[in-house]
Amino acid sequence: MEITVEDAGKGNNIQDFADSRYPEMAGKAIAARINDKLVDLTAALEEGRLELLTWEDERAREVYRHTASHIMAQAVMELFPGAKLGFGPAIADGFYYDFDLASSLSPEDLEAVEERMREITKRDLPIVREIWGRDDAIRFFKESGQDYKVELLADIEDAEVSIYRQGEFVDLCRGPHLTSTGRLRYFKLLNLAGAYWRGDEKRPMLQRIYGTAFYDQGELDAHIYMLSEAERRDHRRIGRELDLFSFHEEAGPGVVFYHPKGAVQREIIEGFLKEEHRKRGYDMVVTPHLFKGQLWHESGHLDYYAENMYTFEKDGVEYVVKPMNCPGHILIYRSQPRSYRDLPLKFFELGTVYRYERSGVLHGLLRVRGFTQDDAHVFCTEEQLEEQIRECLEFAFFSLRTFGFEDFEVFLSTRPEGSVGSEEQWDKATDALAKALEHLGINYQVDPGEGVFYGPKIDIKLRDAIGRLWQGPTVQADFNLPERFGITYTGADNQPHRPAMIHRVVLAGIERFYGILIEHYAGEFPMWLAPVQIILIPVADRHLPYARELEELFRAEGLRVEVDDDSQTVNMKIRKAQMQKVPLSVVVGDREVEAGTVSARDRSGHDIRGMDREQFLTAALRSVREKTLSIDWEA
RNA sequence: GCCGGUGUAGCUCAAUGGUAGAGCAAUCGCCUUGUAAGCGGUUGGUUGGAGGUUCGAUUCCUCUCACCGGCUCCA
Repeated sequence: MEITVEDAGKGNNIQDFADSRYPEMAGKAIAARINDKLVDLTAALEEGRLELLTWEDERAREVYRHTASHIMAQAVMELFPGAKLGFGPAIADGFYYDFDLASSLSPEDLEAVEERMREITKRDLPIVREIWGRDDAIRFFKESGQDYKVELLADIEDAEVSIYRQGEFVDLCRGPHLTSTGRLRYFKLLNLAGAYWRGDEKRPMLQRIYGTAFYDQGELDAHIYMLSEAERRDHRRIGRELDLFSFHEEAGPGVVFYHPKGAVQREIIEGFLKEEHRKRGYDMVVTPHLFKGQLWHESGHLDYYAENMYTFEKDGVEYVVKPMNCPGHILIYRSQPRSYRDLPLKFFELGTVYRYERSGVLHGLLRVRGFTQDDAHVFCTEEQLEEQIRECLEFAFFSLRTFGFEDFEVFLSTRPEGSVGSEEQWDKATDALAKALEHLGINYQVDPGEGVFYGPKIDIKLRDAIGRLWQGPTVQADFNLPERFGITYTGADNQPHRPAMIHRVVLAGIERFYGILIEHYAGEFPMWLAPVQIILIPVADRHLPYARELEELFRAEGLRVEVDDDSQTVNMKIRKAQMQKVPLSVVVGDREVEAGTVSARDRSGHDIRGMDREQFLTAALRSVREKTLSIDWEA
């Protein structure tokens, strides 16, 4: 709600003003913006533009959750006197606070903290903003043993700082906050974790408590439901339950074993990629897994990523297990003279690479040490660069949509510290990426300094079925590696020229994408991706020949079909098929055998009995061919 | 790598210093089944690994490996 304040008067605060003039807003406003400045509701009224921010406003949520973090800090201070406070911000969907405690917290402590927080909200302590001299603040926090706050204060240059006080609890904070602890309504502490002070692994490890807070019970419940959904969709669990893949302690962490059903799905994904690359004029290449170290010195990767590369020595020569495909593709480019007429030259490889990832970061399929990228390198002239980037982007969006993703966020990452190449090269590359995005009308955000050492990049993040964002495709523009490797093409002027290079992946790491896909669909894959598409269920043994006949018929059409010939009840077989998330269960008994029909049931439990088998086959095949989410029996 | 947690049958979980157990799964048999669990029998373990304390260790201690939640990192 936006108001123009004409006569602020003296000594009025925003809350009082709002309460008297807009009683319908009573209790709803969380924070305010006055003349574009985010402030507490207790701030003094000023003339000009006043906005009352309610829960619907992102900024109000932040204030609300930030206050939740303060209340949590107060609870921790009360329960664990002597605790030192680190950072305590609001984050997406919640908040956290970092503590330095003598002993480590347990889940039971978490409950106690939450309980104490509820008590603090009941006390309904007013939250008061105070302005202190910086030196006074330093003295105060030093005396109370808050070393981290003292360190923060030392970095602040202003002569005055703001302090928030609620009861006995005092914290250095920019604010703003709720007006009192009683205004925090629904919250829940979620988990405990370690976190480095200021995110620096050389600094002390603090204990972080994560929580979430909402304005009404329904939203909190919905959020908690979302968290449980995330657990239900966990690809590690589904991978085991559906027998898709496994990891083995004996083989080492971070390397994936695809079981038959997982391998089928991987083959589908790779088949899609090969076909789509071919359509778009890419040439498929295959490069080895082992190169001499020399090549990685030349590329610069050893300078930047030596820690993450698997290297070894044989016959006095250093070797590297490839962590990337680009040098290999460059060698192919360099294997013969290239003409401007050859460009753009597009090499595509399902390239399996190995990168040493620190043990603590491994996570199912989402973060592994060995993975396969749908990697391509486009060699082109500088003039072709932008158009080629555009094509890469369109290809990426097309592919993601095909797999069922609709919602994306796009980031342009610019030159990082310590990168290679000239300013001019970086400007040209960044410019080409930005122009490509603009020509396609894609909204994007700039991520300053987040580019790769040899060039800037575009990252596409995808949103899954329950709203989570995942890192997906990336497109990088590069003038540096061509220079390092000294690759050229002969121009129309008969002179050598330096090509530009695009590094890009579409689904990126296949393992990772597969993991995302499993979570997106919660294992309930559409027909074209399902490892087993149809399960045939004979009612009794005498129906087995008919089931076999159908199996052969469907399999001949390319469908992945199985017959459940267990000596079990139909109920049990249906249950098994449901739990395996097979898209179609086909029950055949006397009626079907006699009429030559089928009775099909989908995962949602809907079934159609006595369907013509041709009609069934046509609809099933159409769903596969058109990659539809559900099956249309009528069309 | 760091902080915290966990590790018992294929899976989910019991057993607080005294003979390792249940359900499901698997397997065998009976049943011949009509849209989410038919009935009965059987099998299944170096309690992640190594060392230690103890008369005795799943249980206590040390080391180690893997996994989980984060942090840091991610070409």
